Amino acid sequence: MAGLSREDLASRAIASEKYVRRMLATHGLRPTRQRIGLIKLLFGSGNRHVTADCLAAEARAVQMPMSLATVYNALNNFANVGLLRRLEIGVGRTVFDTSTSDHSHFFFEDSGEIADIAVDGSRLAQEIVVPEGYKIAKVDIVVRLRKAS
Amino acid sequence: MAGLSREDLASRAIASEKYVRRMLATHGLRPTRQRIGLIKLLFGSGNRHVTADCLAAEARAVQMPMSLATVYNALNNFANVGLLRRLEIGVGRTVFDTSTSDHSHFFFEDSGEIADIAVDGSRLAQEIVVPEGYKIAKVDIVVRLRKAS
DNA sequence: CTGTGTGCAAACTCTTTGCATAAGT
DNA sequence: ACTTATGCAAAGAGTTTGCACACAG
Repeated sequence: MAGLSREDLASRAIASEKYVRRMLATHGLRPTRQRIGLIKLLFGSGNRHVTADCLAAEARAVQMPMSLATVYNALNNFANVGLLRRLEIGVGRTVFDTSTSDHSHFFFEDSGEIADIAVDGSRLAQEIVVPEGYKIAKVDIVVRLRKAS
Repeated sequence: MAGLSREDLASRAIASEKYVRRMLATHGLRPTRQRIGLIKLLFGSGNRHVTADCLAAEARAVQMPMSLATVYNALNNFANVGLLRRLEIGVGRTVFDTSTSDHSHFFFEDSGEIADIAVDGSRLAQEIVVPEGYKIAKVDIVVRLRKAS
């Protein structure tokens, strides 16, 4: 892959518009003002788990208001090209993870928060007998946590 | 637990209204006509994965039409008392599993179908370091399958 | 009787879409 | 210029809720 990877950017503390633009170009996405702003928010501070709604609120907070539909479009675009990972946590709304590496998640039932776990699904995948004609696309593991009584 | 368990009923090929009524009573639910009908549909034929929508369609098919809202209420009630397991698969709609035992799921991305896998999450759970003050409520593992190319 | 469940429709939340306008190359 | 993205509002899907009526204990 030519250009800068997502990890490179994240580790660089980002912010430089130049890198963001190249990151988008690398994935075949036009560097629009909105996308650039969102990428900065998403990758500017370590791994994150965001919804369209909360990301739009953040954008508003930094004086970069944009349509909620645009945020949805952008997040879907980013996920489709591999910049983000769509999480299937089963809360009502779609959550996007800025870390695309193979890892699992804690889901805190009391607060609704999500956190990464190092445990990956690939090891587990090896012991599974896959049905004829299919291959494993992804293994999602969610550890749901409840307050200890 | 006094009375008949869900497994007992399922293995008995069910249908007897007497058992269904006791099953509901055991879990503190009134045996209304609608609930009885739904239980028969749900547990009358092996393990199943249903949505409110498809279950309502089945009820209609057997001349037991009822409001979709009632089906939603019933499914939620059943899940809350432990008769069903709510699956967090992340497709747009909520899926209920008639098997409440610890097991995982295949999700066929082409057809949207769901199938059980014997692999359980409890073993995996043992190697996870749980955050202070929390305990594991459930471990959901979904193996997403794609047509092999 | 008393309380709970049902049915219906309306409300609600999250997400996508259509179309005119704006912006990127 | 030509193409693709944005913004807005409307449409959509899935689910829940409020209230009058029906039914179970």
